[in-house]
Amino acid sequence: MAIANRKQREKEEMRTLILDAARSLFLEKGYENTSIRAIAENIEYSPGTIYLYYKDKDEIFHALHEEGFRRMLEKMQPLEHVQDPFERLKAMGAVYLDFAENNRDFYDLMFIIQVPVSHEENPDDWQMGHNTLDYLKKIIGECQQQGRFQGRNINYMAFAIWSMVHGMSALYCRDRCKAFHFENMESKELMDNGYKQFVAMLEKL
Amino acid sequence: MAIANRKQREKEEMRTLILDAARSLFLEKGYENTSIRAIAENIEYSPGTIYLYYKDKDEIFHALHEEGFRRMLEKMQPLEHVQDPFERLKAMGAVYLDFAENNRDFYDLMFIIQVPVSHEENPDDWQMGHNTLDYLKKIIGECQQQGRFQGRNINYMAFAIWSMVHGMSALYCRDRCKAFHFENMESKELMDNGYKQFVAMLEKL
DNA sequence: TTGGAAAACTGAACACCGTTCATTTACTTT
DNA sequence: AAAGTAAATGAACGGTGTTCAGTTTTCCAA
Repeated sequence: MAIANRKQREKEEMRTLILDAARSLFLEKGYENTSIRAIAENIEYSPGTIYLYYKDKDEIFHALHEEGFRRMLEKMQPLEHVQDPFERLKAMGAVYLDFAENNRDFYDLMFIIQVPVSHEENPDDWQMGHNTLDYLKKIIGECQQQGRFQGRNINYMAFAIWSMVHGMSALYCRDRCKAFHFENMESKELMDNGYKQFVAMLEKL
Repeated sequence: MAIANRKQREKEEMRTLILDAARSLFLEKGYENTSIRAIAENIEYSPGTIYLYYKDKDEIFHALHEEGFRRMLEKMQPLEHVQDPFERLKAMGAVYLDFAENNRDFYDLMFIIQVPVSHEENPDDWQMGHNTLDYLKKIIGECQQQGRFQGRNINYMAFAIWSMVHGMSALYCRDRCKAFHFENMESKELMDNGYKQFVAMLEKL
C-alpha cells in the first residue's frame, strides 16, 4: 500500500516535472515552438517518456490551458470585495487586460490558439472558461438591478464586453498594435487609453 | 525583346498558378495545414519549383495577406456613397464583421496569425493595413466634426472601435463563441446582436 | 541544323516535428 | 537469486520547410 502511494506520488511528480519544463519553455518560445523533444531534453529524459505521462501534446496544452484560467480567476478573486457591481465590472476589465499584457503566452493559449478537436469536444474542459463567463454575466445582472444596461440581453452584453477586452488583448498578443506605433505610441499606453474609451461608453449606456 | 516579355509573362503566370493553388488549399485547410509539398502536388510541379518563384512560405503568406486586405478594402468601397459619417462608421463595422464571418481564413491570416519577423519588419508590407486604419480614423474625425465623440483622441477611439469588431471576429475565428452555444445561440446571431450593443454604446457616447 | 550556354525543373537530402513501439534497464516480489 | 513487472529508451515512421547537385528544356549564334 505504502509503495503504491509512493508510486502514485512519483507519477504525479513526474507530471509536474514535465509540465514545469513545458510551461517554462512555452513562456519563452510560445506553444507551437516548444517541441516534445525540447521538453524531454530539459528534464533529461528521452522523448518517449513524455508519452508515458501525457497522452499527446494536446494533453499538455489542456493542462496549461486550465492553469491559465486558474491563474486568471485568482487575479479576479479580490474583485469580490468591490461592492458596487459596475465598479467591479470596470475593475474586471482592467484585471483582464492586465493579465493579457503580463501573461501574453498564457493568454494566447487560453483565447487565441486554435484548440485541438479532442479538447474542443470535451465539455468539462471548458468549465473554467464557463465559470469566468458566468461571473461576468452575474455582474452584468447586478448592474441591471442597479438600473444600468436597461432592457439589454445579458448574453449579448457579455459577448460585447468580452469582445472589447479580448480584441485589445488579441491585437496586443499578435503584434497588431504596431499599426499604431508610427504614432510613437506604446502598446501599454494604447491599451490603457483604449480601455478608457470603453469605460466611457459603458458609463453612458 | 518579345521573348523576354513572354518569359516575364510566364514567370508571372507561374506565380499566380502557385498562389491560386495555395489560396484554394489554404481556404480549405487553413494556412498552417497547407504544405509546400501539397501546393506543388496540386499544380503538378516538384516542391523545389515553388522556391524558384517564392522565397519561402512567408512570402506566400505575405501575398495572401495583401490579397486579404485588397478584398476587404473592396468590400469597403461602396461605403463612400454613405453621406453621414456616423452611418458610414456603423456600416464599416458591419462590413468588417461580415468579411470576418465569410472569409474566416483570410481574416485569420490578416489579423490573427503570428506574422513572421521578416514580414513584420518590412514597413510597406503593412501599407494596406495602414490605409484601412487611416480610413477609419478619417471617419472618426468626420464624426467629430458633426459633434460626436467630443474631445476624444482619434487614435484611442480608432483602437477601441477596431478592438471591438476584432474581438468578435477573433473569438469567432478561433471558435471561442462556442462558450455561448449551450445557450442555443448561433455565432451569427451572437455577432449580430453583440454588434448592436456596440452601436448603441457609440450612439450614446 | 547543331553545339553550347542559360534557364527551368527535379527529387533526394537535411534538420526539424509529433508519435509509436520493440527493446533494454530498473525495481519489486517470490 | 530468479522471475516478473514497471519505467525508460531511442530508433523509426511519416510529416514539415528548405536546399542544391544534377538533369532536362529552351534559347540563340555559328
